[in-house]
Amino acid sequence: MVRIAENDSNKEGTSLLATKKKVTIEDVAKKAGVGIATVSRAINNSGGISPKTKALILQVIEEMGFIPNTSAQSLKVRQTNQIALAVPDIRNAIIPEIAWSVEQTAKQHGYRVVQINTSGNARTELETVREVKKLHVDGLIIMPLAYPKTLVELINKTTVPVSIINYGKKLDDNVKADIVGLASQEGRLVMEHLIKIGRTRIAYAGAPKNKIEERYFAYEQSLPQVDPSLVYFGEDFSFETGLRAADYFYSLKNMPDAIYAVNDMVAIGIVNRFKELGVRVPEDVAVVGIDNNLWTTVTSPQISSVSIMGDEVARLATELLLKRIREHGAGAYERVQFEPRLIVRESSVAVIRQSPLIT
Amino acid sequence: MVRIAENDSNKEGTSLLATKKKVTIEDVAKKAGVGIATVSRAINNSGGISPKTKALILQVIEEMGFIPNTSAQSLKVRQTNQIALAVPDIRNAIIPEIAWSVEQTAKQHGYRVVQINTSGNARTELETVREVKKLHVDGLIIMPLAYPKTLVELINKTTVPVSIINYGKKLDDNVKADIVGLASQEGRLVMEHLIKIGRTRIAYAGAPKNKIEERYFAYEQSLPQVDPSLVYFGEDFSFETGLRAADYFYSLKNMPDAIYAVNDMVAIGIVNRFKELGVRVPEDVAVVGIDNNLWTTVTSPQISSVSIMGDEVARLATELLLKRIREHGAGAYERVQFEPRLIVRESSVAVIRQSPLIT
DNA sequence: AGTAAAGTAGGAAACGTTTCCGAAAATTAA
DNA sequence: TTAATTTTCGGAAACGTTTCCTACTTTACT
Repeated sequence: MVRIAENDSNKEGTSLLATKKKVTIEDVAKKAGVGIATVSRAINNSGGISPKTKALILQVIEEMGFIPNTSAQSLKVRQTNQIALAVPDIRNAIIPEIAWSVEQTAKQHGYRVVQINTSGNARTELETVREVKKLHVDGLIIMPLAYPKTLVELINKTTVPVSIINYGKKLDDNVKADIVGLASQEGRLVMEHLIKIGRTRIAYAGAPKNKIEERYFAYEQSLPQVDPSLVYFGEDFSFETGLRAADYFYSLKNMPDAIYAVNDMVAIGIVNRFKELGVRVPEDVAVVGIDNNLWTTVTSPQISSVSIMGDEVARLATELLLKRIREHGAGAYERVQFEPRLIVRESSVAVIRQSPLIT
Repeated sequence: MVRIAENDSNKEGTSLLATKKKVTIEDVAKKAGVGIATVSRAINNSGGISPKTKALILQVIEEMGFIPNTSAQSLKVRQTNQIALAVPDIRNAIIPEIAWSVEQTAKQHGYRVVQINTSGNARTELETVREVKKLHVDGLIIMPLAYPKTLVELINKTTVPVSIINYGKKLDDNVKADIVGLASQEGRLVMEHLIKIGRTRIAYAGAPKNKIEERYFAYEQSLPQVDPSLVYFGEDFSFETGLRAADYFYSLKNMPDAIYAVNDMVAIGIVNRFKELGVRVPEDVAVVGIDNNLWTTVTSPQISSVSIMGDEVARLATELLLKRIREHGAGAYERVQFEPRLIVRESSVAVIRQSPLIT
């Protein structure tokens, strides 16, 4: 790190920032020769004001560079026009899409979003909803990962509207929040697909059992019985976990002929390591991930995946939240689910498997 | 999209949220039998209060579930403990890392961050700075992309502290903001590397000339003269632009033997298309990108790249901003630069090039 | 023209804090 | 003890808006 010369254009010590006098609504009123209530009406288009004086006031505002104090407004009208978005980690491949979608729809409705990374750990998730009141926001969108037991309880107790982006867990019916997620288990699609293309020794490579458990359940439920040696629970959802999973499966005397990976990062890791090891995908082992992020199309082979509809889920979650805010929390809580979509790519096409005997 | 049954646990019409009475500092004071000033002292650890009464008050607060109204506090103390982070698009590969870094360091100092996507377009970048006062924030971190001409002017005019995460443009010395970026042109490293491994027809594949122009300048300046046919200006920084760039270079009678891509996304696009076209990387054409995102290690061949130190840059930008906020804008503006790092991978290793004549 | 209705405007009371300032209580010094 | 400090505390004035309520103008209608 290099510290280039400092810029001395601010050497006067205390800067403009500190000395510049704030112009308030009262200043505007005085200068325009009207009452402060009138100025308020002008800036809020609240009506009850003649076009003439309104124009005058607007001009004075322009001249003086008046900007209403947001804190004062919030104090008075009891809303901040901000919502909080709590996600596990913005660096996880699918999250940016969600964050973007939330921010865009919020902006369309005049809302800003404050970003919170929970690191997907239980304590932080709980803390976020417990302290949401201190957050200066009108509502909370949370995408849980750890799903601590008391999470729902806390959500039900808080007075600020919350909307849940729900992947990975079936939630109680009585949660006092709008919930949007997926209609069928993403994993179901993967398993059905792998079975359909004729794979018989299907493995699961995933995160710890207690995270996103629905994805593992889909595995269990799609199989008459599970061979424990074909299940690899990693530590997280990372590329490295994928590498390790591949190593593990490779070490087996009897390798799987297909792997259902908990997400694309893991799938990509697996495919990469297999390439190093000389395992052919999909000929020897088919690999399918979940999330359908851009990078599945960039590896070779390209990787089959399931789209979890992140942007649509996020957009709806945001709209439901804003609606609830608008209606002061009234109305039955919504439960909406999108249909995940399987996208088949090279890593799991049906191939004629050549038996050595036939050659 | 499926709308599962609505949850009727909120059918009473207007909900708890709307009816629950807010408990204020005054309620606490009354119940504790003290003055409201004293309660304020208790929650702010401002001293001038006996341990005994403080304990009492804290307990009452606990009982009543009192949470100070942030808007009122902000109005009074004139700060919101929030900063804004304006980036082009959170979905761009390097941004999440930056956003994460900003959020984490902000949190350490008790600040929250509100996310803004400017889409990298000039109008939105300007608007963000111009309207920052309406944003309820104590400071702004902006990562410009379009760098509209009046941006600096606006920054210099605003009274809220700003910190610039600066990739892609040399900024005037007189910018009234802390600026953190890279010490040497990232592109310089790429070009030197390509030249060193013996490439002679080096091409540039990038975004429009006016975006991140420093990266193109590095190209120009590293070459005795540039062959215009070896320069491809795409529309953006995307994977697709990479595909198109590859097509373009492939169409040349005389292909380049190396490509310096404006970023990793483009580089990945190029490598992918080349693979389809049967062009060997790096044997026929070496490819190097910039950003060093995870995905460069996931393609085959793995792609050489330059780390732009996103997390460190972002962390420092945040710390400088918070420092300036703390000091009310006083102090000389800092200019700090990190050293970018070249990471050589398969896509640009030196290879013995086999001439067909020798075989 | 006179009256009723509608349209405009301003004063002042909130909103829920923090903080200045003075008073009361507790502590120390003599 | 008494006086001089030092602590501890409460009242009340901000902070900058929105909005209720009242009063004054217009306009519309007979």
